[in-house]
Amino acid sequence: MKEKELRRSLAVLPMGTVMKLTSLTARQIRYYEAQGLITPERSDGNRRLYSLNDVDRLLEIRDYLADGVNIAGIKAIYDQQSAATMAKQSAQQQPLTDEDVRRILQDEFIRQGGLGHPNSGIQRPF
Amino acid sequence: MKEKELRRSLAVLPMGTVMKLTSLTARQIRYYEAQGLITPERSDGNRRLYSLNDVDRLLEIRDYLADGVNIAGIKAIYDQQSAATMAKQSAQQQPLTDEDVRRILQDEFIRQGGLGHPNSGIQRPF
DNA sequence: CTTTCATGTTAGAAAAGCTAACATGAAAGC
DNA sequence: GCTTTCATGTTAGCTTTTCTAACATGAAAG
Repeated sequence: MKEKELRRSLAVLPMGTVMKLTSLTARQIRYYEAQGLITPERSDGNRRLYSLNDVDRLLEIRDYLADGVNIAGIKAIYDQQSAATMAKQSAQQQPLTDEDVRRILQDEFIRQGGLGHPNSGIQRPF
Repeated sequence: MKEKELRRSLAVLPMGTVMKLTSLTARQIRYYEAQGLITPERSDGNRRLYSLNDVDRLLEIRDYLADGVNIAGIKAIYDQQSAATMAKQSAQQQPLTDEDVRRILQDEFIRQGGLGHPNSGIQRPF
């Protein structure tokens, strides 16, 4: 499933294509970017390049606006989502077991404690 | 799975993107088109638009050429493939059972024979 | 040595995209 | 009512990208 993700996040679509795919105007798309709702990549020549994920997000934005949500509201939603994602990532990164933690701290102590005289490998009982 | 196919055959990628995705030059890509190996769509303004399927085919072409197959050879391969596909499609369309065939022929005869001298529905033993 | 093949290179034109600025209709707030 | 704000339209001038067409070329084939 990694390849699909990769393809969906490949920034390869130019403005014109995205306009057609979303039925938004260039003005709208650039405005949403200016408001921080999307961040397309840029080509060497400074042209915007969008991914399929970007297109999906633009469609979402379109729907939110059609539902009367204003841009500040949409931004709030996305900020919240990314905060949640961050938290999840931290959580995922934290599948450090207690054992892992102990090992890491131990390493840390060994490296530190090793100042003038390699401290003979004293093992603190963490 | 229809959506995936649709996306893969959506012609949305401009030349520059395809160049990067395939590491081919514009000259090469246009030449392969001139030789009938690919047929990208065109934008209103006459710019070529490629799909992900096109990109895959270009990568195949690149590999064939690297393996010493010349363009005529590649074309032969693709012609053969599409012939095979055609045949398969016909075959798929042909899940007409003998019974179907008989019914169709019968209808045909009835419609035809049905005027001056209704041939009384004679059934030829096909 | 002459063709053929696959590709490079160049020139001139047109399309597409960029930024920046000003314009505007509808809502919101006073 | 009048004034802001929001989301979008419009325009202008400029740069990048792509297009076609033509000529150039190295390697292989004959």
